[in-house]
Amino acid sequence: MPPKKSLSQSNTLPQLGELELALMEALWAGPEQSAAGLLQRLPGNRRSSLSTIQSTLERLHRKALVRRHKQGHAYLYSAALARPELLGRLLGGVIRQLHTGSLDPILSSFVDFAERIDEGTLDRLDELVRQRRQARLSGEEPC
Amino acid sequence: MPPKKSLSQSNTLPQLGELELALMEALWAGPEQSAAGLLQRLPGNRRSSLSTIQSTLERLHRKALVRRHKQGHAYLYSAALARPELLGRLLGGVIRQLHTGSLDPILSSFVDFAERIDEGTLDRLDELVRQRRQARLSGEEPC
DNA sequence: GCGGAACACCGAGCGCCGATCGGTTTTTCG
DNA sequence: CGAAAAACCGATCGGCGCTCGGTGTTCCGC
Repeated sequence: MPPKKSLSQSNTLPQLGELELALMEALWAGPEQSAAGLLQRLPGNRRSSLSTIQSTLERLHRKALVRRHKQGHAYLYSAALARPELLGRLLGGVIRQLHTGSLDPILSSFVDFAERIDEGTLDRLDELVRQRRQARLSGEEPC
Repeated sequence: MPPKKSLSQSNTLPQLGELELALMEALWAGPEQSAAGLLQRLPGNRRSSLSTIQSTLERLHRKALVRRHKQGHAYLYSAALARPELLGRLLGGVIRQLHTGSLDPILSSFVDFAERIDEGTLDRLDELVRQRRQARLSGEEPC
């Protein structure tokens, strides 16, 4: 039997690699940058060839994590997602893997997680939720 | 230059594969089970050979996600982590990759995420947080 | 005890993916 | 037009999950 294509997990974007993450980091740290510019702005332990940077950026582009447009003969790259959005997407991926229909275990797990970090974290979470709910009630969607 | 070992991301346990996840699912659904037993308890679309199950369980064991002990000539497996703990660990991994010191972006991202699922989810999250905080106040740790 | 059954264990192969880079082509600019 | 810079192409490598067959071990019934 030919081993069927694995298909991974539907729309769950796979964990980012080290270099990919470093590049996102570099992109968040500034405005549009070229591959060559990014190469130099990379932390010293992460020096690669320009080709490597380019193909990694290409991969990020296919994943829709960076935007780019040609300026002269070079691409200028910028992050397509802010850090919180990316985090939310990754979180969503992990969660979608483990949820069983009911959301409760997930929410509960996260509250657990928050609580374990620090006792104050729970309070902050509460604050954020309340804030968000308020925003929703007070004409968030007046359309 | 020999390409240095990638080492992945420190202690961040890599995404689980499909079969690994299915097995965890099966383990959570019942008490100690043998590889053969698990094979049959697997959803129909996931029928593999016994060897495959065994090596996957071995992998899970190396990752400390399952416990096992010999009963007769066969291993009996059980989940080493409950679902919420595993979720917490995966969440923690993702978060550790992206966090920048302050927790707020993370919490905020999660609230975002919850909100995007369903409008009621936010309410439920609020409920859970409040519940948890109450538990904390009313002598959760009387030691 | 002995033989078959059930299982663990080993090793091999496949596909996917991220990282890495060299060589070739394209584009730009002096 | 010619040199420089970048994109583009494709090849390799290592890691990992999945898959399985073959071989060794252990147990149990006869």
